Amino acid sequence: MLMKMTGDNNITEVARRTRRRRTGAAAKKPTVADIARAAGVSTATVSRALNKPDAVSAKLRNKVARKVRELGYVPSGAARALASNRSFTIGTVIPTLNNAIFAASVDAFEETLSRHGYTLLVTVSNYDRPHEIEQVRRLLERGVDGLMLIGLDHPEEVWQMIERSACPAVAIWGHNDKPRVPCIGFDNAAAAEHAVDHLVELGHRRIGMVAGLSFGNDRARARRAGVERALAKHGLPVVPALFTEKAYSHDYGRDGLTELLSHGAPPTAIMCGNDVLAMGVMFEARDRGIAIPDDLSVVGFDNLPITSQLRPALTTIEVPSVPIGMASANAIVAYLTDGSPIQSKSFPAPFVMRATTQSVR
Amino acid sequence: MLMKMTGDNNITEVARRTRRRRTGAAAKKPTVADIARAAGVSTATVSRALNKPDAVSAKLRNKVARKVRELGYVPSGAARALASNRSFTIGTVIPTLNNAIFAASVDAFEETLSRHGYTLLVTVSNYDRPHEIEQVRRLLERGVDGLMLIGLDHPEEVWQMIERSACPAVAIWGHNDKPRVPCIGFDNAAAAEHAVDHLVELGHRRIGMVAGLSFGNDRARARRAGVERALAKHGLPVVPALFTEKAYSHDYGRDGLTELLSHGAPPTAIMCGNDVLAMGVMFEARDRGIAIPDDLSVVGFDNLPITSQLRPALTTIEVPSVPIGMASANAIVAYLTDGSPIQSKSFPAPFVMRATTQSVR
DNA sequence: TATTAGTATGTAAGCGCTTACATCGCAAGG
DNA sequence: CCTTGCGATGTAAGCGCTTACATACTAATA
Repeated sequence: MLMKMTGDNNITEVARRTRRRRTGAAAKKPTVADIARAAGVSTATVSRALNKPDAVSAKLRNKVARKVRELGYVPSGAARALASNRSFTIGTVIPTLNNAIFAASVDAFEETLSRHGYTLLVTVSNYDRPHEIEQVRRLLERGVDGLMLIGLDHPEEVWQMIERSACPAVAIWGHNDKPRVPCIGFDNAAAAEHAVDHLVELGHRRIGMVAGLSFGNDRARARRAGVERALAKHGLPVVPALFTEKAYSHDYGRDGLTELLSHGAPPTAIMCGNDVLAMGVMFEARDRGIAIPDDLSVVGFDNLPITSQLRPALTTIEVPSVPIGMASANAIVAYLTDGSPIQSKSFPAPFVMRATTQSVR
Repeated sequence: MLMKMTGDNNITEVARRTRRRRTGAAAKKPTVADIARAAGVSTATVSRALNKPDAVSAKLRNKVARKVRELGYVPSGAARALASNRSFTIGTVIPTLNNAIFAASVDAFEETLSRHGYTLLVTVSNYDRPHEIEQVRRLLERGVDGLMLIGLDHPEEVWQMIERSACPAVAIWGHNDKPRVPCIGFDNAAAAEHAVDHLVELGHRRIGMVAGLSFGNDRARARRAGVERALAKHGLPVVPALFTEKAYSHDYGRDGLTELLSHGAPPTAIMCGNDVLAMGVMFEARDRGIAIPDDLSVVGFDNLPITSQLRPALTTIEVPSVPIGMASANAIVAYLTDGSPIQSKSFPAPFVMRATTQSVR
């Protein structure tokens, strides 16, 4: 028996050494086994001392803690994830980081997650659907404990992968009665509708829109739909030539204004799909000598910090990006912690009246 | 022998079932073993078919691929990482996502990484040093294959952890002769110095600065140092009252101008630590009726997209954020792929002359 | 004092992969 | 026809953890 053990140990040792050479690591990093040996306890005790301290006597707990420090032990996340089936990692795929509003949400999301010991895995889709599918697949492969998606508009494959993997997910930013996953956001359409109500109240009758690109973007679509709904509600015509969709940049906003202006009966007010487009409209108007709000009323969407500094200050809609980010993180953590189901939730998106809107002359 | 095997199998089966109940998974997800069984090959062949396709005959490769599809097999990243000691994951800790310039770099970094099959793990430090240490520790625990840090100013613990873990790292954004890790960025000081040269050429003698917060921020410090160096070079005094440091917001920029203006001999030109502060200065000047550039010249730093749309358009310094992001990603991937060492690199940061600077009256 | 609960440890079986090494064929060379 | 060699597969040993279960104690109860 003793001999057998010795033999086994030798074999093990040889294997270890081989492995070591293979991976090329010079000084092997310590493992639970090393800590256990050094502290004179079992690996189970080490694991418990680290993960559920009160299941271990104070004496051993301290001894383990000391050895951990002495040897500079760093647990292996991969091994832990494999053994426990939990990675303490949440994944997200966003269209781009390069957008202040998403960034604010993701920032808040990450911070909340981090406070609960989770790490955020960020991937970017660049508004490319196949790429998005790929990114979700990778996140799932990586064994994320949860997933956060922006908006409700995602390829069917994405939903299927999420369902098959039984990975808790939350979609932010949107608002929908029957989302494929719980949805924490706000009612884009209602917010846009409300802004148009305001314009109509001011006497505007020819209202145009420079919307964001709606393909694969339910927020942009909802905002546009809200505008059209409001117009219909007030018995105003939806003139196709007064609606245009543009990508996200000041210059495209400028183009948008140029386009609407080319119509025989140009609008007296323009609702924009986001603040960047709205600013573009303002810049173009300024360069053309069109006075805002005297000649043209403009409303943005997002309430970027800079909009309050412009002159005239932009009337816009506040997007609750930080609350959304925090709420989503909390919802996922709660689900992971005690199984409380993730509830859809809608935050208010207040209308921020400033100086770019005025009664029609 | 046969009986023994049967016995073993039973034990295994019982264990499996127990485990299954423990993890609570309803329908077990398929593993390599399932694919191997279904395809009538060994697990090794499955692994090879998936990871190094040309080591396997076309026939088996296809059979495996088919079964993978049929069973909806998704490899486990954790198991793969544990067994291969590679996670195909790169970590980064940035001060905040909520900053267009970082976002642009991270975006480019992620995209490049993704193209090479790596996933980006983003964490945020919120400019908090202990928190940064914690985040680096977590990334290392997660077994990232590489690390990207912003700037050169990091707690000693961070450097030590990186060194101990032997994890390849790159610091971006800065520029230094003897960095602790390779550094891909640009020379902030030289860029700022160059801008001041320009101001001096225009005849400015009283030049102030609204700098970014320099604590724990080598970029802000370098920019300030560059300004002071330029002043000294031209034999101009560095008047402490004409230098102020402010956090990152338009309002702080406004405060900065207010502060410099309260000096008996206010500056005729102000160099700003970044564009947001510069815009704040411009907004405050506008509200005070100070004409830019007639009464005051202003220079920003970063070249945010909006700066070209302002009137007057902001003179600023272009930061090569996208090249930096791409180069860092490529450097790390190259190191991981064929061991080519990561080289420090400095990109040019061109001076963008626009309309906020003018000869002193 | 014998018995019963706990409570604190230890033992060892996996988690799902990768990969060193052993085998097995088969084609080419002697 | 028998080696030799090499590419294609299989075998099985880990990777570093977690955790169900067994065991050893201790203290309280009968």
